[in-house]
Amino acid sequence: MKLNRHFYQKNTLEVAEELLGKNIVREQNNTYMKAVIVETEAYIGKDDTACHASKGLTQRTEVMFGEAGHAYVYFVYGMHYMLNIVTEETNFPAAVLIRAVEPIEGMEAMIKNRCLTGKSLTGKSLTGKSLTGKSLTGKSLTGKNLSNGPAKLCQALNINKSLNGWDLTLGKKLWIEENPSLPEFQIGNSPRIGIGYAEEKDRIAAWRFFIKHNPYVSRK
DNA sequence: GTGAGGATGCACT
DNA sequence: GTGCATCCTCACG
Repeated sequence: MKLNRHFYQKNTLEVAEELLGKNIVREQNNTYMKAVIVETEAYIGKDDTACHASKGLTQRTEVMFGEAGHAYVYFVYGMHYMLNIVTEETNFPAAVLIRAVEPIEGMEAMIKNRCLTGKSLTGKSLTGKSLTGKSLTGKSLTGKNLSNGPAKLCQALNINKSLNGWDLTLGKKLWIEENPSLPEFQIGNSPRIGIGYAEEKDRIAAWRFFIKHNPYVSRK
C-alpha cells in the first residue's frame, strides 16, 4: 500500500519520524528496487536557515512551496543529487531529506546504477569506480556502501533531476509504501548534518531521525 | 581507525 | 565569482 497525500501533509517533524521503517520503491524499466528508510532530516519553512527556502521562492525551491507528497530533488557539490519529500500545506516550504536506506529488493540493479552514475558525461571516471561492482582500489560498492548516504541512495535508485517535482502518490516510478510504525525506543535523533552555514538555533535543532543501531545510518 | 583535500556544476549575489 | 543538506581516495597511525 502506497502512502497517500494525507500522510505528507502533516507536521514535518512528524513525517520525518514516521518515514523511518517505510519502504521506498523505485520502478525503472520494469525493474523494481525497494529499500527501507533508516535516516531522515526535516527542513522546515523560511525561518529555518538550514532550509533552502529560507532565501525565499526561487526557481530551485519552488517545488518545496508546492503540494505535499512531491519529490524535491536538487543537485549539490557539482556531482550529487539529494532526495527530499515535500510536506505540510501548499505555500509552506518544508521537506524531509532522505539520508539513508537499507536495500531489500533489486540490489543488483542498485549496484549497477551506482557504478554507472559515478561516471561523467565524457565517460571519464570521476570517483574511481569501475563497472565490476568495486572501486578501482577494490573497495566494495555492495553492502552498506550501497546506500548509507543521501547522494549514494540517489545513485543507487537512479534518482536525478528528472524526478524533481514527481508526485509520490501516483504509485509509479517512485513512491513510499506503508509499513508498521517503529516502536519509539528504536528511533534516535540528533542535529542535522552538513549545515554549518546555518544560524546556531538551526544547527543545534535535533531534526535528524534515524533507526538506532542500523548499519546503513550514515554517521553516529 | 581518522582526517584532509579534490572533484565538479549549478543556483544565486 | 562564491559556496554548497557529499563521496571517495590517500596518507597517516
